[in-house]
Amino acid sequence: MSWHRNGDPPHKRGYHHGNLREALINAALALISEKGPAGFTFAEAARAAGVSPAAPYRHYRDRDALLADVASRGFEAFEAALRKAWDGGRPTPSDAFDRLGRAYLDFARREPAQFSAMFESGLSFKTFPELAKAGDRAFEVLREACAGLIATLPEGRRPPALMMALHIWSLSHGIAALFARGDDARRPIPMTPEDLLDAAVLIYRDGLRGGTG
Amino acid sequence: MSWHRNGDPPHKRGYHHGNLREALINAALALISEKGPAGFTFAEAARAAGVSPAAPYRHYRDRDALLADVASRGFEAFEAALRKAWDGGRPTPSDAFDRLGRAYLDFARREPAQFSAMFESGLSFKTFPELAKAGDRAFEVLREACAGLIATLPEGRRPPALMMALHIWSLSHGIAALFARGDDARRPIPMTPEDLLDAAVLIYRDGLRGGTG
DNA sequence: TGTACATCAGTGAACGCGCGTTCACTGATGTAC
DNA sequence: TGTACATCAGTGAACGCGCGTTCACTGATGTAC
Repeated sequence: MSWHRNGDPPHKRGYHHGNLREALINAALALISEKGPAGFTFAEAARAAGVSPAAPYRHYRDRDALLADVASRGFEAFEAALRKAWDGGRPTPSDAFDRLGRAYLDFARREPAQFSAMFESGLSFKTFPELAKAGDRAFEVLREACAGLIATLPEGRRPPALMMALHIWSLSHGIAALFARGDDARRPIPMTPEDLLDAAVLIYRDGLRGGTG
Repeated sequence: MSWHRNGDPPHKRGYHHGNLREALINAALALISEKGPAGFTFAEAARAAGVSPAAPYRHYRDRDALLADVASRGFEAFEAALRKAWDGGRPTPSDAFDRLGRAYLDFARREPAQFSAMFESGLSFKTFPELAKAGDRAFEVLREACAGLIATLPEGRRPPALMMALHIWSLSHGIAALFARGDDARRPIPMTPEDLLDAAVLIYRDGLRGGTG
């Protein structure tokens, strides 16, 4: 299988692939979709990209390096999706915040391969520090959104944005991981993940506003 | 390495192992701890248990069946830990509920191997329905606890126990998966996971009590 | 514009290795009588 | 209590397979002059 997009000119693929890095990433994503982050090998990715088993070594040190690149790019796409959903807090921080939560779940459902590469591949943040950084940049969007929402609260009732962001992230991530992922490990519940998250955020925000704390 | 506990009589291990099933499970747990759920093989587990590579086939159909058994037993231990923490809601549902949340995080930290076998092994609930059932039984504890807590709320302000249980589960699970797991995939945060969870549950419960909904 | 050369990005054959799995077997244990 | 037998739970050798990795190589591309 070749990963040149259909609309592209034939590229008359000769000795050089021309786009092997991207082809390997796409192959890895397809294989992860089928069998999970553990279920793909370097050799298999090479085969899927239509090159010899030695070719990937020109681009990646080993399988984990490829997986880490997949995860990094996943975080970048995730960040972009969250940023688009938040949209600077327009028209109101409250509306934008709701969109943000749904974008989280949407990503987990639509890109289960990237999602599990990002969160369940077991890659060490020590070995791949750029992975941690990419994750932090995605989290930063959530933090900004929380700060924007907090600014609408009365003074004296404003929680630390970091804490709130961690709460919302954990909640969204828990729902995504348990109920919204697009594979066989999803647990069935009698409501949509979106409704579940919306209800939780509503209650949480009520707690911030009117709490006894 | 033999998995007979130290205090046990030597067992004069001869031709028959006598306890191979448990030995394989312990070997699998140790290997998962080292390298994640993907990082162990049937052969390796046999070696760790000190038997020939053919021996495990007397007890498990294949590697996934062993992994599923590890996860099932993990859910049972998890259920027991949660039930002990809840303790029928004594002395008050509120106190018991706090203990319950901490027990969730505690389990993720103290038993990272079981935790990832349970939630991140990618086993299909279709292929291993008993796994889904074991998970449901653990969840049931959480649901009972929520029902107990909800009974203390004024009438007219009582949310569905199922919804609340799913909210608390998602929140706990998100915090456990992102911040409390005992391995290199943990993200550092400037507070303990326990404090983070306590604060979130406090705000959530305030939202239930005093909400505008 | 042409030519020489350096560099890049692939080939393909080869290797050792460990895994999964099967097989006929055998030692140990339990049970009927 | 002994004996015969069935069954259980292991052995160990063997196999084919695919993976990871290395190697000398070579076709394609870019660039200096």
